Amino acid sequence: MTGIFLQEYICLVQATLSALAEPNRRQIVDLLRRKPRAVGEIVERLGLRQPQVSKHLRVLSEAGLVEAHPVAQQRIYSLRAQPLRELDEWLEPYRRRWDERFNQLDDVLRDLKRKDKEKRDGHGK
Amino acid sequence: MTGIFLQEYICLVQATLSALAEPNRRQIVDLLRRKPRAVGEIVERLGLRQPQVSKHLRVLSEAGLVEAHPVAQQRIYSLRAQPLRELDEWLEPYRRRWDERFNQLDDVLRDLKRKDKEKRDGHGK
DNA sequence: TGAATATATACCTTGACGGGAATATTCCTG
DNA sequence: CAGGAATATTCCCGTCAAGGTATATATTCA
Repeated sequence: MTGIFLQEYICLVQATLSALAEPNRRQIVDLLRRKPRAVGEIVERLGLRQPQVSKHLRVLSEAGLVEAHPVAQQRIYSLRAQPLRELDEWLEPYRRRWDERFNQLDDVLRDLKRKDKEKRDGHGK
Repeated sequence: MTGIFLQEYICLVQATLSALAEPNRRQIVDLLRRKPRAVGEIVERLGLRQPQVSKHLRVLSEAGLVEAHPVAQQRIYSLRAQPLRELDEWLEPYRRRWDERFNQLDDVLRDLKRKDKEKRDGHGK
């Protein structure tokens, strides 16, 4: 948790990634994608224990991924778009590249071999 | 590490998320986005110690996020597109919704209140 | 007010993970 | 083959996070 907060300054996307790294939390998020749900529903659907679900929801909530709306004794949790949008934005520069393959790997390797050769020749006996 | 593998069956995107949850690893990935690099370069640029960088690269590699290409004593690491693509695909259904706001939160809340009222009326004294 | 429902919190324990430092491995060069 | 450079691996340690169980809090209803 402190980890999340420390990174939050640097980059909100980090908090999102940390929160989603936990499988059960990602499942919860996936579940809430369809529609908002009360804690009890999540407990049922995922077959987890209520306290753990509450704890996961807390983490998700602190990461801004979900928000709670009290209704009687229930708390209806729903997804918030922003963090996932930011994750999407983080992916943007990658998306733009992965057609032309990220790496000019070939270029880089060719480069290295060139330098290698030069070095070798420079020292040439 | 075992955690990543356990989830890998279920969903490769989970492995990606777990790997990226670590701030230094995400930094490494961001660094490799521009171009492939040798371990030493990463060490320099990020100001981390060589063993930790190697360890992080191992995790990233096992998650399929990077791959190594040996050149002399160096190992040039480059990004692999697939895992990030899958992350992108995972986001797809979210993207499609976050304009119309995920939640039919209002709907759901209205629903709950209706049920509430019905219940109340049903029992009505 | 007291019982019941829904949810949150506290406390404990355990396992995994990340960093630090030392060492092993691999490959090149002379 | 010896030495050096680049990288990987090992071992130890502290911390943190997740699960389990019990309990607290809040809200409704009778």
